[in-house]
Amino acid sequence: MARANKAIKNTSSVNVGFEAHDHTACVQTALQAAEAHCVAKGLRFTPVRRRTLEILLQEHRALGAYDLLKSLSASGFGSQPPVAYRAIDFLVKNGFAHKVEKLNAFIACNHPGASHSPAFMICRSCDVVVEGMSGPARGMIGKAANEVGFKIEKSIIEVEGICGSCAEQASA
Amino acid sequence: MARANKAIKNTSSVNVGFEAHDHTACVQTALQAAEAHCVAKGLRFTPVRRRTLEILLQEHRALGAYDLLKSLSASGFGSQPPVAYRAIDFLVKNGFAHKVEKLNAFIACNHPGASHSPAFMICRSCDVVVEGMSGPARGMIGKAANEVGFKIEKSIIEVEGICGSCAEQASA
DNA sequence: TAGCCTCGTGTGATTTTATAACATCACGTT
DNA sequence: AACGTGATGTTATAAAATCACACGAGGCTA
Repeated sequence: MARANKAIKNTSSVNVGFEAHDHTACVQTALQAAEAHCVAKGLRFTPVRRRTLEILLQEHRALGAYDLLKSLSASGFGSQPPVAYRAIDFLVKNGFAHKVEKLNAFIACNHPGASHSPAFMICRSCDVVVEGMSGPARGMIGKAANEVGFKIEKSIIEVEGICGSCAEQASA
Repeated sequence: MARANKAIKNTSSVNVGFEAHDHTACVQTALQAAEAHCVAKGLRFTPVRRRTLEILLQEHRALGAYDLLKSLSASGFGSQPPVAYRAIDFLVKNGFAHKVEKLNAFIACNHPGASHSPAFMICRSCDVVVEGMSGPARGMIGKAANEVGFKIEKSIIEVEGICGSCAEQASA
């Protein structure tokens, strides 16, 4: 459980991210935005998929596939891994969520619509994950890639460290 | 097998990296360097650990833990997962190898001794992984981290795309 | 409306990746 | 020789991900 639980340690829905923030509104907004996007693109925003995104948005932190599965099955959907993985695949493929490789976990996208190149900050103390943006031109690595003729299609940028709150607590 | 095999697809030891290169020498050099480093730091460069690094260096590509385990057990060491994972942990902790998160695989370090912040380019066609360097001050994300008071301790930078050789072949 | 196709869902089974827990052994110290 | 520490080996189990197959809901076409 160790690793998975790290991902779900935070059970409060408040004070998520590195600062407190009102939540209910943004969940609805994000869901509606996703719905609109799907309609526009002819994608099927089915109940499982919708609910999966909703869970991720509500939790506002990285959830393992099996954590999601548990919630989904509690919501009346199937209880086998593919149920979760398929919904996740859909969300990730369409930019509504991202995989945090370092945690083997998934998180709702914070910048829906924006051209995507997420960058995550992962606090090793409280496991909060914050998505920042990253331009398409990754500095050093972009240059290095150019030199060897490597064409970057997708980038994974995740930094691990300690967030402001945890640092404060530690020094207090 | 699929994912694991991707990591070991390339069975030739030649033409590794994005360009051909003489190999036997660098394996020996790297092993000696590691040995020296361990002596200096009072670390125990035991047979399993040495052999594990040797395998990674020889293969010169990302290997899954179970691929390593197979080689290790073929070399007369234990055949259970912890054997591989412990050796890997040691190598990673001491900078002799890195984990490629995207592949759940491990690769010998290309810049031993250098202050570490690896960045990988992963070819999705031939699965070759090349380690580049990355300064400690990650451009955009570094700035974003500063703004929210996040202290970066470790960074994971992996870009996926298509390498020069594969691009050529595709257009040929 | 029936037949067909495609895509999504549900389930059982399995594979792949990673840890836990515990016994033993090698080495250095006292 | 007694002890502590850390490395190794083994059994067992957990966690993450995929395969394979059956069924069903919706569109399309005839």
